[in-house]
Amino acid sequence: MQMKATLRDVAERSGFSITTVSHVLNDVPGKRIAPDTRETIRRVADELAYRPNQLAQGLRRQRSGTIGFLADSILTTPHAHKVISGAQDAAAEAGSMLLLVSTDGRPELEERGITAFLDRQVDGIVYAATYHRIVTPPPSLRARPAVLLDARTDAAEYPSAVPDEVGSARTAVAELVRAGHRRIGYLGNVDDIPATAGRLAGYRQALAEAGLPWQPAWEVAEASESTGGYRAARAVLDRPDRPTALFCFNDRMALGAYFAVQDLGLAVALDVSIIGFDDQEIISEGVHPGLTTMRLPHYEMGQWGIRTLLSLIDAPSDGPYDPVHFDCPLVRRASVGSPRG
Amino acid sequence: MQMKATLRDVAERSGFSITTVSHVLNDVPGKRIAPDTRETIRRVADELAYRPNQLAQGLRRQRSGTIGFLADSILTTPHAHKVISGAQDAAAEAGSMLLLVSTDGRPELEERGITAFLDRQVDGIVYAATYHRIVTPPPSLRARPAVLLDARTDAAEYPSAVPDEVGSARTAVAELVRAGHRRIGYLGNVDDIPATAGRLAGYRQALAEAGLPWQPAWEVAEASESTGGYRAARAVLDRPDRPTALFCFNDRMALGAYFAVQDLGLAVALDVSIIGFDDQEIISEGVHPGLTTMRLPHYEMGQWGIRTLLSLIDAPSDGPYDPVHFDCPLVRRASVGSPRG
DNA sequence: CTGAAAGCGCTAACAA
DNA sequence: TTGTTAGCGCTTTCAG
Repeated sequence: MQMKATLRDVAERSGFSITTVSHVLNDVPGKRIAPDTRETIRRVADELAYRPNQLAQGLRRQRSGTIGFLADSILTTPHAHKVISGAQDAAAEAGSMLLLVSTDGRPELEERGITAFLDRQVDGIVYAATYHRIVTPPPSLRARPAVLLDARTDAAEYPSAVPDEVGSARTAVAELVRAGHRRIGYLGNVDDIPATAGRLAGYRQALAEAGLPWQPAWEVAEASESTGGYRAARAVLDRPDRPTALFCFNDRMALGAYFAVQDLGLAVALDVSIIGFDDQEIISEGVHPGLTTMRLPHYEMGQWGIRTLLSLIDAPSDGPYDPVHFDCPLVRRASVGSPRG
Repeated sequence: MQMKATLRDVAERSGFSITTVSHVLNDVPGKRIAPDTRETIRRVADELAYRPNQLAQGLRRQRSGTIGFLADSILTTPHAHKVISGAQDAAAEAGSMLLLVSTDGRPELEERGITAFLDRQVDGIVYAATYHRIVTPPPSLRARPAVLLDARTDAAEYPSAVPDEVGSARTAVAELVRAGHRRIGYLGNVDDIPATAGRLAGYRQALAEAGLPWQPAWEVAEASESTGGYRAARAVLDRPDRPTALFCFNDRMALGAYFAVQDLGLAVALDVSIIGFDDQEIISEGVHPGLTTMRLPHYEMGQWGIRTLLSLIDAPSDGPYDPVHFDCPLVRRASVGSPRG
């Protein structure tokens, strides 16, 4: 296995200087180089399968072609990888790659990760949360252009993208209204995060817009996972005046609601329509009948993040930056039907 | 924001030469340097918050401190991130970082990803599948030390780690036997992957070892997701001589089985015990009652991969390499009970 | 005990 | 139209 060819190899083999070879291979503008020369050099480079050493290139150009991606957890939540996927695709378009660090709830890794990024001369840093959060990134983040995904700071210090919680919740409830439901409950959560207030507000707004009654008893808050959803659903559905449809804070709660509906001898869609939030496919596609839900625009946010970052790298700017809000598209499956009777 | 300090800055500020500073900061062995000098240099480096530029270091040392991680899909399956997590932690221990590429079922990204890795002078490459597969990595992978995770080649060309499918399936079934079950069904799959034959074989072996009857009607194969699991479970449970326990190819099929059990008016654990495979927490913890299942040792495999890779980098070797088999630990939750009566 | 000098592979002024 | 030279920030002989 022979050594990788260097610029010098190409130069020697083609009979031109390293400089000329570099000019040709980089298509440096404003250089008048004989077409023959160009062609020879290109051919030789090809023959040798020459590829520039990006370490050397980066050292010289002060641009590593590398972006640090700091995720607070790819471990716990299962849809964060779509952010990465979107980011990676956008990075690839620009010839860049992602250095990944996942802190997985270990805050001490945050500083260390950023340091490791800076040591490797990343061109910029993406700071990604797994769900919409208000964050305070370590000061070291300021050493490079950075963007926030699914997160924002109180100061509008970095460009940031977050889902439109309120609007998306309204869309969800409106879908239920459209199906004919007039008694719609909300299985909410108790976490101290923007989505909590946002989705609740969206629910109430949508009811008001539709001229539907708001029933305190139909609006419960529980832990935002399956068992919480189960309890919440039981609390609401055990009542004689139970709603015919439930909007759930997330898909995991919706999963719990499915079990509650079944335990009551009822059927999802037929007796109780359900809409979730997140579109975690394992649940939304795995559940029976399939779960109608709001898809978090993670892929798109990942793309946006890298593109924004790259333009920031090319044209530094100081902000402030208003958070960009992304719509969550409705994904229709089979958990919404018309109310009976 | 002042510029990052370089070795030269430390040298000038401390009054010693770049060489000496380098020697001190790298603790180069066999160098007799005055303790005072050492201390001064260390102090100055500290004051300036000096950190070596890894691009420069890498260029010189021919070691980038970077490892390419090529995943065939972090998108579709939801537990692959644990491999990454394990890999990242092991890499961090050694001062290395992961460059990530996820091909997400787009094979053309594979070559491109590896090329991008090589351009960046990665020290080695991890080629990770999302489930146990026989793969044929592109030849370009040979350009660097590489290991395979959750994958192996026919030629034993790279070190590789895969789950012990047969043994783990036996463990699962043995658990059911221990709970008193004598009629145990298997909801299998139809994919052309090693796990298919492996888990099936484990199931049969475990029955044989326990002296239990093998019933063709209790062994069905379906698509390996929730709806397949539903159909498979119905096929088995609709029979008068239905089994009292089901071992499922994976958690998603187990999820479908839950719905089937409920649709038949039965209860999981009480009437039908269920064991899954994979331990996808969204399902295994989200389901009601919690799903007992076999945990794929992804984190451990990730760690193993990096450690193996690093030692391969330090001490190249040619193989052949037998695949290393990892046990899947049993995770007990609440879906296994004793049979009635 | 310390430092000068060469060079990793590349780009960019500047000459010719 | 092409080449010389310097240097990105670092490590590593080799001298002193």
